[in-house]
Amino acid sequence: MPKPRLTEKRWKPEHEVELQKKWKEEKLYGFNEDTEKEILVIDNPPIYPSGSKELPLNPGQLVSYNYIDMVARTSRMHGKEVLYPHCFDRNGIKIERMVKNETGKNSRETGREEFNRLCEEKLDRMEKLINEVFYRCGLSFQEGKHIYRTDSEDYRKLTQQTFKELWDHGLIYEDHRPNNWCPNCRTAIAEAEVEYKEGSTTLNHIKFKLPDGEEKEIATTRPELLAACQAVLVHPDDERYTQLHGENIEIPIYNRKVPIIPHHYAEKDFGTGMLMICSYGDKADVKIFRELNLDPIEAINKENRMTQRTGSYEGLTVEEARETIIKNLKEEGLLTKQEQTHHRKPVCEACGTRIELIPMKEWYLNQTKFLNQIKGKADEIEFLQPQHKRTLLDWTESVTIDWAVSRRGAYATEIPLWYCLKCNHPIVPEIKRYYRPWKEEPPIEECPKCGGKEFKGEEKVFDTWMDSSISNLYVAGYRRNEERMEKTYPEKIIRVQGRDIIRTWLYYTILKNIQLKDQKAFGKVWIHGMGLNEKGEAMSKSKGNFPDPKPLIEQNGVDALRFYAAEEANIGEDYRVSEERIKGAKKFLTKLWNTARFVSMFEQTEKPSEIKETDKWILSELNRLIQECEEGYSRYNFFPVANKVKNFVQNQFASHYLEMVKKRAYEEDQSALYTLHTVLRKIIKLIAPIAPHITDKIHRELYEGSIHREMMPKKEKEAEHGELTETLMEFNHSVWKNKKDQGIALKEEAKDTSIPKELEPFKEDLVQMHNIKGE
RNA sequence: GGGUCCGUAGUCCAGUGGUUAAGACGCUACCCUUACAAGGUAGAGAUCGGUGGUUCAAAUCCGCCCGGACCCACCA
Repeated sequence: MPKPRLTEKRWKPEHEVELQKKWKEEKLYGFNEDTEKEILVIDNPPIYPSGSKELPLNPGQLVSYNYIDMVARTSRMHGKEVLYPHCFDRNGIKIERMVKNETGKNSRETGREEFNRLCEEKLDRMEKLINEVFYRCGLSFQEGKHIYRTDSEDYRKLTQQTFKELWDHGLIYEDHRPNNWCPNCRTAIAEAEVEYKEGSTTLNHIKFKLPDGEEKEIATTRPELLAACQAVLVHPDDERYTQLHGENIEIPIYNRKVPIIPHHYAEKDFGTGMLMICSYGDKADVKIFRELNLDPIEAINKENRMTQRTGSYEGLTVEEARETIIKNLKEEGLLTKQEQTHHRKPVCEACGTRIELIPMKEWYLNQTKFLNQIKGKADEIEFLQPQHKRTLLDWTESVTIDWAVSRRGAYATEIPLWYCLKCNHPIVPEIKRYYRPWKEEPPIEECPKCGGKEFKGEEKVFDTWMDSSISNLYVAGYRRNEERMEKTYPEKIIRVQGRDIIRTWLYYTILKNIQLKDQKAFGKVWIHGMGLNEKGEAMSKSKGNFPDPKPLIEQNGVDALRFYAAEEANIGEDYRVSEERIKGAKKFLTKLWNTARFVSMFEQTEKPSEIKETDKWILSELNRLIQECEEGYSRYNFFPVANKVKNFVQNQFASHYLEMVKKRAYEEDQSALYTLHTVLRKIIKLIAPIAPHITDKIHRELYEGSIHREMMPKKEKEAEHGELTETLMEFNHSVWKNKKDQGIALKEEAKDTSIPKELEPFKEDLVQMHNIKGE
């Protein structure tokens, strides 16, 4: 009995860490800029270092980054030079809020300089925690000069440079208009950052007075906005109010008259059929103010308090004002009814605070002009999961207003802009380096408009999507490495991301690339589904409804997690993270290990001149498997690969072929030894992108060097006997079942057994395997 | 209200017109058989959401209904 070269009886996840060390020493995953090979740039999502000390990542995120690593490894094994930078998104209000919660102070209290320093420290700490987990996964991204952080001077400079380009194209303008304002984060936020919470609220019926003294009831959920009411709408066909069209009606408390206007927006069946339009109760108000050209009255300020326009309510918070005004209306008999109604209130995605629509000056990027072009470019980009293109198109269709790109944050890329102190003219200088206008001298001599010599720096910063929407350009080398840009942009770039950020990251990137380069942003888009928890709910950091991913890896190994992720669902579909099923994947890895262990007992041989029939059969099955894997890998879909390889290893190679070939193998039949090693070697390559540790361990122990320098096996010319698989497996099962029914051991003689005619070629091996006499 | 997708065993997930519906997890029984008991062998478990139609033939195509997920709009 020969000794196996793989001595351990099981695959041990501890080997993963040793291998990762080797990979690092051998610099396996570098990027060679001067390569002759085809380059693939992986525009992968810079991770945002949020979460908590205990749980910097949820299991779904961890799977996402492992999926992306599979894309990189697959491409390398297809002979590509892969640029796959490790990257962090480190700008914006999320980190500011974390610092505020920890220190209890905001940037005005600590000073902006100090606050930014605290943000940076916090980010560095979070980054370390994330890296601990990433390194334990053995992700094959590049660090060193290829790592990037969106808050680095280099990256922020590019954000500012591209802003300058947009400015020069005339796409940036300042406007005073209602914005989604988060009173807690103290900044305007984009439409995509607004979430809606279901709930019930009180609908108050309030008496308004007609000129003839008659009273009409109007229902509202926002009575504190009475002071900002500028019109009352009724449906044009509502017969109750036809004679009132064009009349004036008097607002209670303020005794101010506003017109009654017929408008389709008013529904006959809701409330009393009469509705008051205020600046601004909701998005519909904004639309109608614009449509009817009404004069807005500012009732709520940025501190979430009532303004002097609300009279005696000045200084109260919105909630206090609502309570007080309801009390006052009751006292005066003007409140006739209160009922509960269902609605959704808009809240800040980052902190959950109710947002208000407050008019303010912000910088806008024209996006509405480009919506048709976005759809056009989307058609040029190959969506590897076509089902997700719909989400992008639907979102594009729903965009109605331009993108407010300025924010009132502290830790973010500064808007590189100065105002002339004399004439207030805004100036964006040539971007020669990264500028911080709130603390730096302007790189400007004099105002081009009035010749003024003194300037004031802009204090506002950019929405973080302004940074991340140029990630593909940054990585491809825009304005930094024109040669790489030339070679890769846009066709050789693949965008990899989750379906949760289609409306933001994907949409904004496509928009910016049209505006800056009039190009599609990348050749391909690859979108994965979301990891759900065991109940099927989306995992969210704010809810904390997920398990800690670290023990999952420690106990099962990252290869088990990855194999699980690959075999669980087609790329693009959501999947439930299940510990039980990860353990199942680990069992398969053990099976693979032991299969390799068996093969490792035998010497490798040259290809003999004659291959025996049974060996031809398994080689033909292997060929079929390779082809099926090729189909999966061509779309970076690991699902068919994992499932087909697992099925082949467990249900064909191990259960049938190994049993059939054992006798010949022990006798050192050259055809058997050659086939055993050929099949093993190819199947570990087939799943090397999915399970990079165990396959590399086997490869290093049995063959030469790392598997991660090898190419993916290619299909060879048709081998024989593929059509006999079913018959062969059925025959074996029937013999096993007979022996079991007769209560005899598998090695006992199989009596009354005859080999079917089609299986004649395998006769000798079958006779040995089942111990068939008299054949 | 408009749209997209989905519904296959206790669970997950293949199968897009053609014998008996694939596989995995879990479950049951037997077996330490010399690669593997974190294993092997055998087995139970599905009227393919319901219903009507097209067809020689439907899990698969079409209509309607039920259930679920997501997106958009609306929510005075």
